[in-house]
Amino acid sequence: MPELPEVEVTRRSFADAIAGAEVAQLRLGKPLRWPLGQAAEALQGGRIGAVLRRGKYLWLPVSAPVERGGLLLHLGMSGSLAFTPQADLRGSPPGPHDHFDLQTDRGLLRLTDPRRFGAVVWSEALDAGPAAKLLAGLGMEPFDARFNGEHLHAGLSGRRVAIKLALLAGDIVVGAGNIYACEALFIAGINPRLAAAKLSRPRAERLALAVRGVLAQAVEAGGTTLRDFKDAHGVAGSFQMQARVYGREGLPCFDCGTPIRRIVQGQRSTFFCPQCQKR
DNA sequence: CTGGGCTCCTGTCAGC
DNA sequence: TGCTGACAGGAGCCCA
Repeated sequence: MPELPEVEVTRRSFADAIAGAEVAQLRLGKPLRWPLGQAAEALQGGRIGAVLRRGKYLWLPVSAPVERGGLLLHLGMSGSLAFTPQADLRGSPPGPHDHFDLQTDRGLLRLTDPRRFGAVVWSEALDAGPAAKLLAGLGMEPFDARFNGEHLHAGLSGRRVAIKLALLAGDIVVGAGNIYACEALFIAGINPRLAAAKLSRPRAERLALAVRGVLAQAVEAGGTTLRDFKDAHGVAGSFQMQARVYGREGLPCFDCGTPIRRIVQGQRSTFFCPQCQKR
């Protein structure tokens, strides 16, 4: 589910409400992708700081009386966070897909994740321990001022994979998942099957703008809600209304009327306009 | 080192 | 109505 816009929308929707909250209790459901680690004691009585995002990860710093560290969260394919002010575990018993609950004095933070591809991992710091390891291979933030055509072009050079897959890999620029990679390529008029290294410098410039632009637009729209994405207050996104190609197989291209095609790349669906994205 | 394919898990939906 | 297979927003890992 969640690509960068959904994660950022989630972050913004609860960061202020949870900042300064004191941890009271931790509850775990079924195992997630990775084990939590030694969080339980460190969290006891800890205070939550400013929530950060890196790629599709969230970082909840916790300053504990004894130790200091934080929780690195990933929503996987089907995860979402809910923060309910004033709520507690007694009043809101966990459902079958609620696999992580953080009870604080300000309310209840809950991760719901039916497929359990998501994760919550305790780390002593963002740039040390498990968090550092998980974030090590991530590319540049799309909203970083240094992210531009030059950076993208340099990252793509020497790569024979299809440009769509190079974007998805997230080691050049983070944040574009299956929906936004398709959308950005459409906006830039680039064929998703083009070999990454074959993208000219001027076209890389256009693609960089498209990636940044579409992600910003999606954040603005509250993210994409295909099925179940909600921000931490239960508000759905609306970017799906603005999608130009994703999920539109067989429907006419908004620009030229040609039916949108669906192909499979790396076991994932790619949607594109065979006319507007010829090369 | 790169690239391709598989895998984790559960839910939903189309087709028979 | 019930079963089966395809597919779903991610990304680490293994192998050639």
